Amino acid sequence: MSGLKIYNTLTNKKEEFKPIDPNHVTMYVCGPTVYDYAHVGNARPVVVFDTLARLLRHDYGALTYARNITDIDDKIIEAARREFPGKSQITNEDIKVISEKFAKVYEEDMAALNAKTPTIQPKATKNINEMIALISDLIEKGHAYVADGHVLFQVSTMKDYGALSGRTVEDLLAGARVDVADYKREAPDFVLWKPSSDDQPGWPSPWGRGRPGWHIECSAMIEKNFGQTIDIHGGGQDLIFPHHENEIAQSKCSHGGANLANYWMHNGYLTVDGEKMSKSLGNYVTVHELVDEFSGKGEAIRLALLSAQYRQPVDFSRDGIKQAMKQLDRWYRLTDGVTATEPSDAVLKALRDDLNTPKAIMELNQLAKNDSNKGILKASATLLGLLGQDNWFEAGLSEDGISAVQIEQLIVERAKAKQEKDFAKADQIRSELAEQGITLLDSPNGTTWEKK
RNA sequence: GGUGCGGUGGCGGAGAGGCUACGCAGCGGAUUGCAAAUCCGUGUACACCGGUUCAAAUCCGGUCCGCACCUCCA
Repeated sequence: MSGLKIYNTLTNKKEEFKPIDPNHVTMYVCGPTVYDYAHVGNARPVVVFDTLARLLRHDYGALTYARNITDIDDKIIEAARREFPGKSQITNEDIKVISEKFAKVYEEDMAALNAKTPTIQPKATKNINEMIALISDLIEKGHAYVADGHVLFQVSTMKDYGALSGRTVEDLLAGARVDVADYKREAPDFVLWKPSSDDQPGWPSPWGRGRPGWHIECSAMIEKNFGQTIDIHGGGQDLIFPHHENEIAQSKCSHGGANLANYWMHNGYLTVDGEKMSKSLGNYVTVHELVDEFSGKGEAIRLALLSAQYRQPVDFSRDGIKQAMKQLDRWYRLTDGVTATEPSDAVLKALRDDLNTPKAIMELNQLAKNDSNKGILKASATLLGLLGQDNWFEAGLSEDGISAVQIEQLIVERAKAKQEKDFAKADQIRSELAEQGITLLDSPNGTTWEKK
């Protein structure tokens, strides 16, 4: 019994978390469509749910955390067309080249943010049969129909469709404003399976060669890995409708009304000047370039993302990352060589209150005020995925820049100059190092250095 | 139009009826050959207008502003 409270999108309320199995929590978070580099906005759910995963493991012991990889999607097909401009047909193998490349980049970038690899990372193309089985079941149960090579889910067959996003079937039927594809019976119907032309990748199915719709993979993979109901389902707020709504429709209608997830959690957006960071707006920065820009210190990006509570928007700024960096510098200086003990109750309490990371950070600062709390500070920070790097101040040294040995030599030289009261030379060495981002710290016990 | 989320000190950001977090920056001081780091001190802010209350940034009503989603768009 940990007292964890979670804001549930399903009820729009903060609720006490009660796992189905108190000794083993299940969580599924929507992962990337692997067709390009992930931007910082895409990284927010990763960091948020990684933090939640750390808390759940601490509080409940066992956690199975799944994050899917969407490796079949029209965007991937487009990317493959750009990759192979001469090819008239894009095959299943071609899109694999794209998806495997970006799945690998994604994993590396998220690791740079100190996000642990989820327990399982199911791929859509490895679960085609499961999806076909689920679609067939929905057709049998009268919730889906075949039309013009497509299989569509008929939204009006589900009475409580729209419960997650606060919509009603009536409103959706009435509010149709976009051109409705002529193979649809009703405007809100969505695709479960769509036909592939000869130049598109595809898989055989009872409805002809085709590929899955966007939402079906999550339903199928949750069923396969967890059964009918999981504890927590997470993702960005932009997934509430239609993606998660449709996942619920598919799974509930196939499972006789059983909940797909008992708790739905959605993180707010990363914004740039108040607007959502997105590919289409072009106002994005990739994690890849940002990690590079901040000398591999991804933890600073992570802390910047955790500086606001996860449901609030976070405005992206390099200044925010720099602030986070300073914060980490201070904590790292304090906990150098310290062994983590047990996390503090205050930090745990903050995190258990719907993952109140800003409050948790405040509590970390309180711990930092007292030397006797160093071990607790380190253990508590680990819950947030912070203070995990061994040589924080040396991490920024690049291979083509100055080496640690060279720095040490210059420090010795400067110590000699200082002894001889040649302060001009001493200062010159210090400013030369400063130009390379090396800050020297003199103390009674000698001089140490930090790479910024 | 519908639905949802917001507007807090120079900045970031919690809190949610009285005890006015925390961080960054700034300012003053200690320390230092000079710095850095560290330590001490220093800031009564909660969009606007009404109302309730002994007491409101927190509750109620209204207004203004911003953002997001509304079916293939992570």
